[in-house]
Amino acid sequence: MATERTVSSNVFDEFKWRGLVYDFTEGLPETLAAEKVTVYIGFDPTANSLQVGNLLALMGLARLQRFGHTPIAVAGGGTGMIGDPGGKTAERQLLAQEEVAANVEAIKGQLARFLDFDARDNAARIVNNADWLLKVPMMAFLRDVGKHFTVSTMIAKDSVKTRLQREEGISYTEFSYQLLQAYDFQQLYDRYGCTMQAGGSDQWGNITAGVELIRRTRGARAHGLVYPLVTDVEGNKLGKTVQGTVWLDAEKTSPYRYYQFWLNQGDDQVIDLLKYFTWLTQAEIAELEGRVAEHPERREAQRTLAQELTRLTHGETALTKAEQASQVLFGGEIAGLDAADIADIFADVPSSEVAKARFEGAGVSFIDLVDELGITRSKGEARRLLANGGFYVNNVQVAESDRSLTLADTFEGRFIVLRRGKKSYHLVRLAG
RNA sequence: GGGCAGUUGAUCCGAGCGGCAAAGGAGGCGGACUGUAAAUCCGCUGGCGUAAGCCUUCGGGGGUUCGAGUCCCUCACUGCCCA
Repeated sequence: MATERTVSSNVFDEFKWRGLVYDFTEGLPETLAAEKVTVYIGFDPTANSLQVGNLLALMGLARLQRFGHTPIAVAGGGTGMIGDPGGKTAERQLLAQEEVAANVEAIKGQLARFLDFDARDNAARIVNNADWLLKVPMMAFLRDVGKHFTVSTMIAKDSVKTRLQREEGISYTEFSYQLLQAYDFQQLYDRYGCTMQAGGSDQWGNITAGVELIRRTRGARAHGLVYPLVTDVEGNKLGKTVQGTVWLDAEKTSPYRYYQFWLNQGDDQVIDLLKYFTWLTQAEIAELEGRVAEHPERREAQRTLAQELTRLTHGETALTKAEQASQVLFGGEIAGLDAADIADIFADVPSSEVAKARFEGAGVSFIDLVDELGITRSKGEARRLLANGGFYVNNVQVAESDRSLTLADTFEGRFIVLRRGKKSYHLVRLAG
């Protein structure tokens, strides 16, 4: 866990300063200042890992916990099931339940890096809404929950309204989603005294539905807080890149890629991201803001962001390795390294095995090999790229069109590092 | 059911007198410049071939022609208008 660095005396002010407050229910600031609340966020257990898109809500929970409030992470094991009703047998449904359970388990490990599950007074907890949603009888649900909602308010919610305007419309199942989420909130209130729900701004309608349900059925006042939607310059959700989703699981997104993802954030966004996602104080961030303004080319803010988040998500060792790899992959000079370094640094780069014998004597034609390994789509493309100076062997640009690769190009007879363009690497492993 | 418009390079838009490997743009990929950025500039963007050249592409099928993306017939799908 990171060290105690928070300075604001009041969580709400802290959230406000960090730009995390998009909307909130009336009286929330006062409640947060006056008492310790139990707060929850929901997440989808459809994968065995969280992703960058979950990080904002997660850090929000972590901040609340640090201020003494009690966090609950709710896996949508039940709501997830109705999200995809198409063509599944009962048997597979059961399997899906096991999968969800496995996913929840995997995710819990990740949550532990952010939330404290062992705190004395306000330990975090993770629950699965399938625990109650799968058991609730239809009649009881309609009577006890459905009764408190009018269809006119339900169709007035943004999420529903936009769908109704489209041609495809909305299924009854999905239309019911807000009731289920409201019911979740009520259940968490009953079971854990949970009186606050946080989430992305798109959750606002669902959250207030829960607040309303608790007020009507329990006569209690519950609260909601929603964060702004974080997007990149192109308006895409943060963490959805061309190469795919950025995951928190090292197996799905290597620490190196994770580090690079944050390092590559733009100047105009990096300060906001530091506020959203790190534990850095106001003073520290202000300092970095000044540095970005004066020397943007140094990218100190980006580097700090990448370091903080890689450390938080993957730990100190992984961070060190990611930084090392970054230096080599972008610094250029790799001639001095030994095979062990190469193996380590290029661990997450695509690689292929090629028989060592082929490199003996005159060696193998560069064009042929590159085509064979699928680095280019055709030999013609390979030739064009080479002519344009787009190929590198061990980070040295290939100049001759008839270049061949021999044992002299290898690291200890074990590896050759091919590179296409600026940063697309391919490791050749010699075998046999 | 009737009428009109359309379907183009295995991403998207989009030109295309019967001689076309097929204009242009976006995107993508390289290079230069840079801060692993943005902007800008240059090159590439069907396959095989060092090359001459050969092969394969314009919704499907059939036809006319020395030769068809381009003309004719037919089928399919899409969009708009009339019932």
